[in-house]
Amino acid sequence: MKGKATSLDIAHLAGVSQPTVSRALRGSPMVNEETRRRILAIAEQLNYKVDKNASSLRRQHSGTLALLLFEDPTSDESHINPFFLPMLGSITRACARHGQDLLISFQQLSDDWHADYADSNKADGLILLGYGDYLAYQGKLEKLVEQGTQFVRWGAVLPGQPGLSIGCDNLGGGRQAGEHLASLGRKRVAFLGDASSHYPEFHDRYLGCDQALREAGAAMDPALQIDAESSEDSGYAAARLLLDRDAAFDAVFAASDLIAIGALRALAERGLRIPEDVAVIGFDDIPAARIATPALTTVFQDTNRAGELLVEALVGLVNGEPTESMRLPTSLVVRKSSSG
Amino acid sequence: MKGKATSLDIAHLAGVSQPTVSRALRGSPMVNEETRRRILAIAEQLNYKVDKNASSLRRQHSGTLALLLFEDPTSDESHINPFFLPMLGSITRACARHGQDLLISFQQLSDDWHADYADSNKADGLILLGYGDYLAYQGKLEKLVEQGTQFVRWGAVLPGQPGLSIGCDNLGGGRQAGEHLASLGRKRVAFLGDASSHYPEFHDRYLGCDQALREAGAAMDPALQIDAESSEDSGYAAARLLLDRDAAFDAVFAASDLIAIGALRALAERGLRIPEDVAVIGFDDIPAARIATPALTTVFQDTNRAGELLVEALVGLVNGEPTESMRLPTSLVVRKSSSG
DNA sequence: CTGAAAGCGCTTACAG
DNA sequence: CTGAAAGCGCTTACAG
Repeated sequence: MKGKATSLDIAHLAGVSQPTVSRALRGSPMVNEETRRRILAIAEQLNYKVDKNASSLRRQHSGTLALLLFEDPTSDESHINPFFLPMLGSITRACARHGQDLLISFQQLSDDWHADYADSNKADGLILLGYGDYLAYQGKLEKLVEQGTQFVRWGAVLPGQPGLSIGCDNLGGGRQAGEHLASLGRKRVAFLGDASSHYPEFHDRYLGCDQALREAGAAMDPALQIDAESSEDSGYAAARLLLDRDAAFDAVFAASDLIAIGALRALAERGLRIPEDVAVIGFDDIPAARIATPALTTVFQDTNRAGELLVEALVGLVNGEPTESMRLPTSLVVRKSSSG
Repeated sequence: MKGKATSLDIAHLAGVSQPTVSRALRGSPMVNEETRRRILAIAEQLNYKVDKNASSLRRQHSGTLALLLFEDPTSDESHINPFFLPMLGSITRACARHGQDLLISFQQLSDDWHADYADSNKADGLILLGYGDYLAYQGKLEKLVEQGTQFVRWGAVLPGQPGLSIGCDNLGGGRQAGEHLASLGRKRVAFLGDASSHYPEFHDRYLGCDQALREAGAAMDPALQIDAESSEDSGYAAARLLLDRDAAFDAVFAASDLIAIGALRALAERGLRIPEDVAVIGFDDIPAARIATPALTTVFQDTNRAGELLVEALVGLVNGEPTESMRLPTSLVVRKSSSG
């Protein structure tokens, strides 16, 4: 036997036809039990594995999902947004549980990205992870829908959105942050992050916090909002801008933990005590939040559950089952940066 | 046109045979320039993409690599070893540059893991990442070689090893750690990590440190060595064991940053000042090392370069080019935990 | 430069 | 329960 064994090789050795081998291997009920055992034994002995290319070609179905991770082109090339890491892990595990293989690829946000994996029949569906300007992104989602590409994305769940989305309850998370700050008596809350409709997740977090503050007789002040993208450097820069404005504030709500960690550094450099002078709260609960000095209060998103749901939803979609967008609850994690 | 367009559809529209379409699309020089342009235009308009299953089946070559990430079954299910993350990123990017798709999968170390991806022609070769007992692992590597599976692994580069390995210069890295500690006048260096041949990377780090200390008139003391696997909890536990031994030491060399960060916590809990009472040095330079309190001195491994080399080596191997194992240099990163 | 033919290794009606 | 036949959509000798 030279090269890899094929089902035909096994058929010869077992004294049956090749289709019978195929049936036996995939557990078809219409194969004689003894014949099946014989075939399985030979297959094992030859270390035979069904050729997935042939199988996928014939079945028009690859048993593979593709994960497209969108990168902010401005961010450090070598680092993946740490928020996505546990999600990546849980997606990988969920795929294994569902018997799906997983292709992974990074996409530049600026790219004219495509659904190549789906178009070339290499994957049955796509999982889209990644921040970026939603308005620019939306057009591409519409194109995917138009082409009949199956996909789910992680992100803000909005009405009338193209395709399927799974995201956390950003509004609720923002409320939790706002309620917490209000309960500490903080009324002048700065927000670091783009709060426009280009970034609907950040936008909702801002709105939620504002709602909670209003219920406590305060409100977000636009003069205390500074744009920032989700990176430590951007958070550092935004906090410095805020400080230079010389407007009074007693709390910072950062749109993400990375922004918050950058802000922590800028605030400390100016000699501000955290949380005595300024309470700081982030969003995501990435591993670094716990290690930060002081440890960062934040709004937790269940990325493990999220990964599972993304895979389940996509598998459902591919199998033609009715599947819906979904919003996951968040929870507040109080640490020293707000209640030292 | 219903469903996805095929090369035959394009052939009809372009008024040529299907093989000509195939040739034009893959840039064969033996197609009339004008014909090619016409075909390409139609293909673009139809959003045609070559069916990878058909193509791979025919060519017996998938243009895909598979990354198998071995997990320590004892570690927290939801976290990937942070050391691997930048590597994962650079592997993904390197694959894109080489025109390779990347499949990713986690494997339990205890699994009877397999080269399914390669056996089923779904991938042309494997990249193996992951720690674990080397002696148990080696047998599986030999089996891969025997079956003719192409693979590269990240890990200790040892003589007479089955297959191709890329790893850092662990001995040299250990020496850098030892020299640094010796230059600070530290002579009683504890080592946290398994230093046996079951973990050749840790073993080499230990040996390197010992060599450097000996040149400075000291040496590692086996009484100051405690086994630990690469996790924060394990490092914490190991440091406590060490403290309970009541043996004097003025430095800790941890086999990895995670171990070091756990040790930092245990030492601080006992009221030891770092670095005044105990200098601490890790290995890897994961992102958390910079954030730790105090910031952790460590031995840097170039994971970005490593990822690239792994992909390059595997692609070379798959293409039948002569390819060799390789050892990457390390460098010392001095921070407050050794020189506050 | 182009086309007709064969074949990669499966899966799935269709007959028996 | 089993086999002969067709076909998934390509790529690649082989002829011309």
